[in-house]
Amino acid sequence: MLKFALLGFLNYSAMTGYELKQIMDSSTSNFWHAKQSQIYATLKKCESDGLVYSEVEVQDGRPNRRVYTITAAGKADLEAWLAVPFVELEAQKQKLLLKLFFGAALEKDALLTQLRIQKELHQQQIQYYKTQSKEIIARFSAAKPDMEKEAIMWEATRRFGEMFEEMYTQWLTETIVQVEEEL
Amino acid sequence: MLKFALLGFLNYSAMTGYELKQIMDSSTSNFWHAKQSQIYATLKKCESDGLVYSEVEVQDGRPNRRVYTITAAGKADLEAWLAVPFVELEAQKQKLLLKLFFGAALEKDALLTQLRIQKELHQQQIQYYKTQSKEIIARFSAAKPDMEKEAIMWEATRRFGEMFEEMYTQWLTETIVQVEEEL
DNA sequence: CGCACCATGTAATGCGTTACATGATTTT
DNA sequence: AAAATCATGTAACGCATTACATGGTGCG
Repeated sequence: MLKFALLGFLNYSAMTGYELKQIMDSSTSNFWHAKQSQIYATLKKCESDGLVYSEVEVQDGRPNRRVYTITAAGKADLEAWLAVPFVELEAQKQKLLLKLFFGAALEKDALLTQLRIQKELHQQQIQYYKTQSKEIIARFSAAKPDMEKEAIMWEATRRFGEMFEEMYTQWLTETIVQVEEEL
Repeated sequence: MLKFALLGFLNYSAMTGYELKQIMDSSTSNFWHAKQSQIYATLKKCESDGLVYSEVEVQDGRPNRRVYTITAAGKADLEAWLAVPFVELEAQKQKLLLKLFFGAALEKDALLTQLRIQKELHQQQIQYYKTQSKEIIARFSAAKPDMEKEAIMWEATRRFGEMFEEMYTQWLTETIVQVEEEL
Protein backbone atom coordinates (compact mmCIF):
# COMPACT_ATOMS: atom_id res chain seq x y z
CA MET A 1 0.00 0.00 0.00
CA LEU A 2 2.85 2.40 0.74
CA LYS A 3 3.74 1.87 -2.90
CA PHE A 4 0.58 3.69 -3.97
CA ALA A 5 1.18 6.58 -1.61
CA LEU A 6 4.63 7.04 -3.11
CA LEU A 7 3.38 6.70 -6.68
CA GLY A 8 0.60 9.16 -5.88
CA PHE A 9 3.08 11.82 -4.80
CA LEU A 10 5.59 11.07 -7.56
CA ASN A 11 2.72 11.51 -10.01
CA TYR A 12 2.60 15.16 -8.95
CA SER A 13 6.35 15.62 -9.32
CA ALA A 14 9.70 13.83 -9.11
CA MET A 15 11.16 13.68 -5.59
CA THR A 16 13.71 12.05 -3.33
CA GLY A 17 12.88 9.56 -0.57
CA TYR A 18 13.68 12.22 1.96
CA GLU A 19 11.19 14.63 0.43
CA LEU A 20 8.53 11.92 0.22
CA LYS A 21 8.90 11.34 3.94
CA GLN A 22 8.41 15.03 4.63
CA ILE A 23 5.39 15.42 2.41
CA MET A 24 3.75 12.34 3.90
CA ASP A 25 4.36 13.58 7.42
CA SER A 26 2.61 16.83 6.65
CA SER A 27 -0.30 15.42 4.67
CA THR A 28 -1.21 11.72 4.80
CA SER A 29 0.37 10.81 8.15
CA ASN A 30 -2.97 10.81 9.95
CA PHE A 31 -4.25 7.95 7.82
CA TRP A 32 -1.06 6.61 6.22
CA HIS A 33 2.45 6.92 7.60
CA ALA A 34 5.81 5.25 7.02
CA LYS A 35 9.31 5.32 8.44
CA GLN A 36 12.12 6.76 6.34
CA SER A 37 13.78 3.35 6.07
CA GLN A 38 10.61 1.76 4.71
CA ILE A 39 10.24 4.51 2.14
CA TYR A 40 13.77 3.95 0.84
CA ALA A 41 13.21 0.20 0.68
CA THR A 42 9.88 0.55 -1.10
CA LEU A 43 11.31 2.98 -3.65
CA LYS A 44 14.05 0.48 -4.41
CA LYS A 45 11.45 -2.24 -4.92
CA CYS A 46 9.37 0.05 -7.16
CA GLU A 47 12.43 0.80 -9.24
CA SER A 48 13.25 -2.88 -9.73
CA ASP A 49 9.60 -3.38 -10.73
CA GLY A 50 9.92 -0.61 -13.31
CA LEU A 51 7.33 1.69 -11.71
CA VAL A 52 9.83 4.49 -11.10
CA TYR A 53 13.37 5.31 -12.10
CA SER A 54 15.99 7.29 -10.23
CA GLU A 55 18.80 9.66 -11.07
CA VAL A 56 21.51 10.76 -8.70
CA GLU A 57 21.95 14.51 -8.42
CA VAL A 58 25.40 15.40 -7.23
CA GLN A 59 25.49 18.32 -4.80
CA ASP A 60 28.48 19.99 -3.26
CA GLY A 61 28.66 20.49 0.46
CA ARG A 62 25.59 18.25 0.78
CA PRO A 63 24.84 14.55 0.38
CA ASN A 64 23.85 13.51 -3.11
CA ARG A 65 20.15 13.29 -3.84
CA ARG A 66 18.52 10.31 -5.54
CA VAL A 67 15.56 11.75 -7.39
CA TYR A 68 12.74 9.35 -8.29
CA THR A 69 10.46 9.82 -11.30
CA ILE A 70 7.31 7.84 -12.04
CA THR A 71 7.29 5.79 -15.27
CA ALA A 72 4.39 5.05 -17.62
CA ALA A 73 4.07 1.64 -15.96
CA GLY A 74 3.97 3.34 -12.57
CA LYS A 75 1.21 5.68 -13.70
CA ALA A 76 -0.77 2.76 -15.05
CA ASP A 77 -0.34 0.88 -11.78
CA LEU A 78 -1.50 3.87 -9.74
CA GLU A 79 -4.49 4.54 -11.98
CA ALA A 80 -5.56 0.90 -11.91
CA TRP A 81 -5.50 0.94 -8.12
CA LEU A 82 -7.46 4.18 -7.97
CA ALA A 83 -10.06 2.87 -10.40
CA VAL A 84 -10.95 -0.40 -8.65
CA PRO A 85 -13.41 0.23 -5.79
CA PHE A 86 -12.90 -1.32 -2.37
CA VAL A 87 -15.90 -3.61 -1.99
CA GLU A 88 -15.17 -4.65 1.56
CA LEU A 89 -14.84 -2.91 4.88
CA GLU A 90 -11.31 -2.32 6.03
CA ALA A 91 -10.45 -4.33 9.13
CA GLN A 92 -9.57 -2.07 12.03
CA LYS A 93 -7.05 -2.58 14.81
CA GLN A 94 -7.53 -0.62 18.03
CA LYS A 95 -5.15 -1.51 20.83
CA LEU A 96 -7.09 0.48 23.36
CA LEU A 97 -10.27 -1.47 22.70
CA LEU A 98 -8.36 -4.73 23.07
CA LYS A 99 -7.11 -3.63 26.45
CA LEU A 100 -10.52 -2.40 27.50
CA PHE A 101 -12.04 -5.71 26.45
CA PHE A 102 -9.93 -7.40 29.13
CA GLY A 103 -9.97 -4.33 31.35
CA ALA A 104 -12.40 -5.69 33.94
CA ALA A 105 -9.30 -7.33 35.45
CA LEU A 106 -8.00 -3.86 36.38
CA GLU A 107 -8.85 -1.76 39.41
CA LYS A 108 -11.63 0.69 38.66
CA ASP A 109 -9.35 3.68 39.31
CA ALA A 110 -6.54 2.32 37.16
CA LEU A 111 -9.00 1.86 34.32
CA LEU A 112 -10.44 5.36 34.72
CA THR A 113 -6.96 6.90 34.73
CA GLN A 114 -6.18 5.21 31.42
CA LEU A 115 -9.43 6.35 29.87
CA ARG A 116 -8.87 9.94 31.03
CA ILE A 117 -5.35 10.01 29.59
CA GLN A 118 -6.76 8.91 26.25
CA LYS A 119 -9.55 11.47 26.40
CA GLU A 120 -7.02 14.23 26.90
CA LEU A 121 -4.98 13.02 23.90
CA HIS A 122 -7.97 12.79 21.60
CA GLN A 123 -9.23 16.21 22.64
CA GLN A 124 -5.86 17.69 21.73
CA GLN A 125 -6.06 15.94 18.40
CA ILE A 126 -9.40 17.59 17.62
CA GLN A 127 -7.67 20.93 18.06
CA TYR A 128 -4.80 19.83 15.81
CA TYR A 129 -7.25 19.09 13.01
CA LYS A 130 -9.13 22.36 13.55
CA THR A 131 -6.03 24.53 13.50
CA GLN A 132 -2.66 23.21 12.20
CA SER A 133 -4.08 20.66 9.80
CA LYS A 134 -6.52 23.20 8.39
CA GLU A 135 -3.73 25.72 7.95
CA ILE A 136 -1.45 23.29 6.09
CA ILE A 137 -4.20 22.71 3.54
CA ALA A 138 -4.94 26.43 3.22
CA ARG A 139 -1.28 27.22 2.60
CA PHE A 140 -0.96 24.46 0.04
CA SER A 141 -4.11 25.52 -1.79
CA ALA A 142 -2.84 29.10 -1.96
CA ALA A 143 0.52 27.92 -3.33
CA LYS A 144 -1.05 25.62 -5.94
CA PRO A 145 -4.20 27.25 -7.34
CA ASP A 146 -4.19 24.70 -10.18
CA MET A 147 -4.87 21.93 -7.69
CA GLU A 148 -8.34 22.98 -6.62
CA LYS A 149 -9.85 19.51 -6.98
CA GLU A 150 -7.06 17.96 -4.98
CA ALA A 151 -7.59 20.50 -2.22
CA ILE A 152 -11.22 19.43 -1.90
CA MET A 153 -10.10 15.83 -1.40
CA TRP A 154 -7.44 16.81 1.12
CA GLU A 155 -10.02 18.75 3.08
CA ALA A 156 -12.27 15.67 3.08
CA THR A 157 -9.49 13.60 4.68
CA ARG A 158 -8.88 16.32 7.25
CA ARG A 159 -12.57 16.41 8.07
CA PHE A 160 -12.50 12.64 8.58
CA GLY A 161 -9.77 13.07 11.16
CA GLU A 162 -11.71 15.74 12.98
CA MET A 163 -14.91 13.68 13.02
CA PHE A 164 -13.04 10.58 14.12
CA GLU A 165 -11.47 12.36 17.06
CA GLU A 166 -14.76 13.94 18.06
CA MET A 167 -16.45 10.54 17.98
CA TYR A 168 -13.60 8.99 19.96
CA THR A 169 -13.73 11.72 22.60
CA GLN A 170 -17.50 11.37 22.87
CA TRP A 171 -17.19 7.61 23.26
CA LEU A 172 -14.53 8.00 25.96
CA THR A 173 -16.72 10.49 27.83
CA GLU A 174 -19.61 8.04 27.80
CA THR A 175 -17.41 5.09 28.70
CA ILE A 176 -15.87 6.95 31.65
CA VAL A 177 -19.36 7.66 33.01
CA GLN A 178 -20.33 4.04 32.46
CA VAL A 179 -17.30 2.75 34.34
CA GLU A 180 -17.75 5.26 37.17
CA GLU A 181 -21.35 4.24 37.67
CA GLU A 182 -21.50 0.55 36.86
CA LEU A 183 -18.17 -1.01 37.58
CA MET B 1 -0.18 -7.56 20.39
CA LEU B 2 -1.97 -10.76 19.36
CA LYS B 3 -0.09 -12.30 22.25
CA PHE B 4 -2.12 -10.25 24.73
CA ALA B 5 -5.41 -11.11 23.08
CA LEU B 6 -4.56 -14.80 23.42
CA LEU B 7 -3.36 -14.44 27.00
CA GLY B 8 -6.50 -12.47 27.80
CA PHE B 9 -8.73 -15.29 26.65
CA LEU B 10 -6.59 -18.04 28.14
CA ASN B 11 -6.82 -16.17 31.44
CA TYR B 12 -10.55 -16.94 31.41
CA SER B 13 -10.00 -20.61 30.61
CA ALA B 14 -7.68 -23.05 28.85
CA MET B 15 -8.36 -23.46 25.14
CA THR B 16 -7.04 -24.72 21.82
CA GLY B 17 -5.85 -22.50 18.97
CA TYR B 18 -8.95 -23.44 17.05
CA GLU B 19 -11.22 -22.29 19.87
CA LEU B 20 -9.25 -19.06 20.28
CA LYS B 21 -9.86 -18.29 16.62
CA GLN B 22 -13.59 -18.84 17.06
CA ILE B 23 -13.89 -16.74 20.18
CA MET B 24 -11.92 -13.90 18.61
CA ASP B 25 -14.08 -13.98 15.51
CA SER B 26 -17.19 -13.59 17.59
CA SER B 27 -15.91 -10.96 20.01
CA THR B 28 -12.77 -8.94 19.29
CA SER B 29 -12.67 -9.27 15.51
CA ASN B 30 -14.01 -5.76 14.98
CA PHE B 31 -10.96 -4.21 16.64
CA TRP B 32 -8.50 -7.12 16.71
CA HIS B 33 -8.47 -10.08 14.37
CA ALA B 34 -5.99 -12.78 13.36
CA LYS B 35 -5.71 -15.65 10.92
CA GLN B 36 -5.72 -19.20 12.24
CA SER B 37 -2.12 -19.69 11.11
CA GLN B 38 -0.94 -16.64 13.01
CA ILE B 39 -2.71 -17.82 16.16
CA TYR B 40 -0.96 -21.20 16.02
CA ALA B 41 2.41 -19.55 15.44
CA THR B 42 1.91 -17.06 18.26
CA LEU B 43 0.85 -19.77 20.70
CA LYS B 44 3.99 -21.69 19.88
CA LYS B 45 6.07 -18.58 20.54
CA CYS B 46 4.24 -17.95 23.83
CA GLU B 47 4.94 -21.51 24.90
CA SER B 48 8.64 -21.23 24.16
CA ASP B 49 8.61 -17.98 26.16
CA GLY B 50 6.98 -19.79 29.09
CA LEU B 51 3.77 -17.73 29.05
CA VAL B 52 1.56 -20.73 28.34
CA TYR B 53 1.92 -24.50 28.29
CA SER B 54 0.11 -27.05 26.19
CA GLU B 55 -1.18 -30.56 26.62
CA VAL B 56 -2.35 -32.81 23.84
CA GLU B 57 -5.80 -34.29 24.36
CA VAL B 58 -6.24 -37.45 22.37
CA GLN B 59 -9.70 -37.82 20.85
CA ASP B 60 -11.10 -40.73 18.91
CA GLY B 61 -12.70 -40.15 15.57
CA ARG B 62 -11.46 -36.54 15.73
CA PRO B 63 -8.09 -34.81 15.40
CA ASN B 64 -6.19 -34.43 18.65
CA ARG B 65 -6.57 -31.15 20.47
CA ARG B 66 -3.64 -29.13 21.83
CA VAL B 67 -5.03 -27.33 24.85
CA TYR B 68 -3.15 -24.22 26.02
CA THR B 69 -3.12 -23.05 29.63
CA ILE B 70 -1.77 -19.71 30.87
CA THR B 71 1.17 -19.87 33.31
CA ALA B 72 1.97 -17.57 36.24
CA ALA B 73 4.49 -15.80 33.99
CA GLY B 74 1.79 -15.39 31.35
CA LYS B 75 -0.62 -13.88 33.86
CA ALA B 76 2.07 -11.48 35.04
CA ASP B 77 2.81 -10.47 31.46
CA LEU B 78 -0.85 -9.85 30.72
CA GLU B 79 -1.40 -7.87 33.90
CA ALA B 80 1.68 -5.72 33.31
CA TRP B 81 0.42 -4.85 29.85
CA LEU B 82 -3.05 -4.04 31.15
CA ALA B 83 -1.63 -1.84 33.91
CA VAL B 84 0.59 0.44 31.79
CA PRO B 85 -1.49 3.20 30.16
CA PHE B 86 -1.07 4.08 26.49
CA VAL B 87 0.22 7.65 26.58
CA GLU B 88 0.18 8.19 22.83
CA LEU B 89 -2.44 8.17 20.15
CA GLU B 90 -2.56 5.03 18.07
CA ALA B 91 -1.55 5.64 14.46
CA GLN B 92 -4.39 4.86 12.11
CA LYS B 93 -4.28 3.40 8.61
CA GLN B 94 -7.24 4.01 6.32
CA LYS B 95 -6.82 2.78 2.76
CA LEU B 96 -9.92 4.56 1.57
CA LEU B 97 -8.62 7.93 2.74
CA LEU B 98 -5.35 7.30 0.96
CA LYS B 99 -7.18 6.63 -2.26
CA LEU B 100 -9.42 9.63 -1.78
CA PHE B 101 -6.38 11.79 -1.14
CA PHE B 102 -5.25 11.05 -4.70
CA GLY B 103 -8.82 10.67 -5.95
CA ALA B 104 -8.97 13.94 -7.86
CA ALA B 105 -7.27 12.01 -10.65
CA LEU B 106 -10.45 9.94 -11.05
CA GLU B 107 -13.58 10.83 -13.01
CA LYS B 108 -16.20 12.42 -10.80
CA ASP B 109 -18.65 9.55 -11.43
CA ALA B 110 -16.07 6.88 -10.72
CA LEU B 111 -15.25 8.57 -7.45
CA LEU B 112 -18.92 8.90 -6.47
CA THR B 113 -19.54 5.23 -7.23
CA GLN B 114 -16.74 4.24 -4.90
CA LEU B 115 -17.99 6.48 -2.12
CA ARG B 116 -21.52 5.12 -2.47
CA ILE B 117 -20.32 1.51 -2.31
CA GLN B 118 -18.53 2.32 0.92
CA LYS B 119 -21.54 4.11 2.36
CA GLU B 120 -23.67 1.04 1.74
CA LEU B 121 -21.12 -1.18 3.49
CA HIS B 122 -20.82 1.06 6.52
CA GLN B 123 -24.58 1.40 6.84
CA GLN B 124 -24.88 -2.39 6.92
CA GLN B 125 -22.21 -2.48 9.59
CA ILE B 126 -24.21 -0.12 11.81
CA GLN B 127 -27.02 -2.65 11.66
CA TYR B 128 -24.64 -5.49 12.47
CA TYR B 129 -23.59 -3.71 15.67
CA LYS B 130 -27.17 -2.88 16.62
CA THR B 131 -28.45 -6.42 16.15
CA GLN B 132 -26.07 -9.41 15.89
CA SER B 133 -23.25 -7.90 17.92
CA LYS B 134 -25.66 -6.82 20.64
CA GLU B 135 -27.19 -10.27 20.74
CA ILE B 136 -23.85 -12.06 21.07
CA ILE B 137 -23.08 -9.99 24.16
CA ALA B 138 -26.54 -10.56 25.61
CA ARG B 139 -26.26 -14.32 25.15
CA PHE B 140 -22.81 -14.40 26.69
CA SER B 141 -23.88 -12.30 29.67
CA ALA B 142 -26.82 -14.62 30.28
CA ALA B 143 -24.55 -17.67 30.12
CA LYS B 144 -21.91 -16.16 32.46
CA PRO B 145 -23.67 -14.14 35.16
CA ASP B 146 -20.40 -14.05 37.13
CA MET B 147 -18.82 -11.92 34.38
CA GLU B 148 -20.91 -8.82 34.84
CA LYS B 149 -17.96 -6.42 34.81
CA GLU B 150 -16.56 -7.99 31.68
CA ALA B 151 -19.92 -7.62 29.96
CA ILE B 152 -19.86 -3.87 30.61
CA MET B 153 -16.48 -3.64 28.90
CA TRP B 154 -17.62 -5.76 25.96
CA GLU B 155 -20.62 -3.52 25.52
CA ALA B 156 -18.30 -0.49 25.50
CA THR B 157 -16.31 -1.98 22.62
CA ARG B 158 -19.52 -2.76 20.75
CA ARG B 159 -20.69 0.79 21.27
CA PHE B 160 -17.39 2.04 19.83
CA GLY B 161 -18.02 0.06 16.69
CA GLU B 162 -21.51 1.44 16.33
CA MET B 163 -20.36 5.02 16.85
CA PHE B 164 -17.45 4.56 14.46
CA GLU B 165 -19.70 3.28 11.72
CA GLU B 166 -22.22 6.06 12.29
CA MET B 167 -19.47 8.65 12.06
CA TYR B 168 -18.06 7.01 8.94
CA THR B 169 -21.47 6.93 7.25
CA GLN B 170 -22.07 10.56 8.17
CA TRP B 171 -18.70 11.56 6.77
CA LEU B 172 -19.34 9.66 3.53
CA THR B 173 -22.73 11.34 3.17
CA GLU B 174 -21.14 14.76 3.53
CA THR B 175 -18.24 13.89 1.26
CA ILE B 176 -20.56 12.62 -1.47
CA VAL B 177 -22.45 15.94 -1.40
CA GLN B 178 -19.18 17.83 -1.46
CA VAL B 179 -17.93 15.91 -4.49
CA GLU B 180 -21.26 16.24 -6.30
CA GLU B 181 -21.31 19.98 -5.83
CA GLU B 182 -17.70 21.08 -5.96
CA LEU B 183 -15.75 18.67 -8.10
C1' DC C 1 -22.75 -36.89 -2.93
C1' DG C 2 -20.93 -32.74 -1.44
C1' DC C 3 -20.17 -29.40 1.97
C1' DA C 4 -19.15 -27.66 6.42
C1' DC C 5 -16.83 -28.54 10.61
C1' DC C 6 -13.08 -30.16 13.51
C1' DA C 7 -8.14 -29.63 14.09
C1' DT C 8 -3.39 -29.05 13.25
C1' DG C 9 0.43 -27.09 11.33
C1' DT C 10 4.57 -25.41 7.79
C1' DA C 11 6.75 -22.42 4.21
C1' DA C 12 7.16 -18.51 1.56
C1' DT C 13 6.51 -13.94 1.13
C1' DG C 14 5.38 -9.25 2.26
C1' DC C 15 4.92 -5.31 5.25
C1' DG C 16 6.79 -2.55 8.96
C1' DT C 17 9.95 -1.21 12.89
C1' DT C 18 14.30 -0.67 15.26
C1' DA C 19 18.89 -0.20 15.33
C1' DC C 20 23.09 0.80 13.09
C1' DA C 21 26.23 3.70 10.20
C1' DT C 22 28.02 8.19 8.17
C1' DG C 23 29.03 13.04 7.82
C1' DA C 24 28.75 17.97 6.33
C1' DT C 25 25.90 22.28 6.96
C1' DT C 26 22.91 25.30 9.19
C1' DT C 27 20.57 27.10 13.05
C1' DT C 28 20.13 28.17 17.99
C1' DA D 1 29.18 24.33 21.44
C1' DA D 2 25.22 21.68 20.65
C1' DA D 3 21.34 20.43 18.10
C1' DA D 4 18.68 20.09 14.02
C1' DT D 5 18.59 19.46 9.08
C1' DC D 6 20.02 17.31 4.85
C1' DA D 7 20.58 12.77 2.83
C1' DT D 8 21.35 7.99 2.17
C1' DG D 9 21.09 3.42 3.13
C1' DT D 10 21.61 -1.79 5.36
C1' DA D 11 20.53 -5.61 8.61
C1' DA D 12 17.95 -7.89 11.85
C1' DC D 13 13.80 -8.77 13.58
C1' DG D 14 8.80 -9.06 14.28
C1' DC D 15 4.16 -9.13 12.72
C1' DA D 16 0.77 -10.71 9.26
C1' DT D 17 -1.01 -12.96 5.04
C1' DT D 18 -1.32 -16.54 1.58
C1' DA D 19 -0.78 -20.90 0.05
C1' DC D 20 0.01 -25.57 0.90
C1' DA D 21 -0.91 -30.08 3.27
C1' DT D 22 -3.92 -33.65 5.68
C1' DG D 23 -7.99 -36.25 6.82
C1' DG D 24 -12.04 -37.94 9.51
C1' DT D 25 -17.04 -36.85 11.08
C1' DG D 26 -21.65 -35.28 10.54
C1' DC D 27 -25.38 -33.21 8.11
C1' DG D 28 -28.57 -32.27 4.36
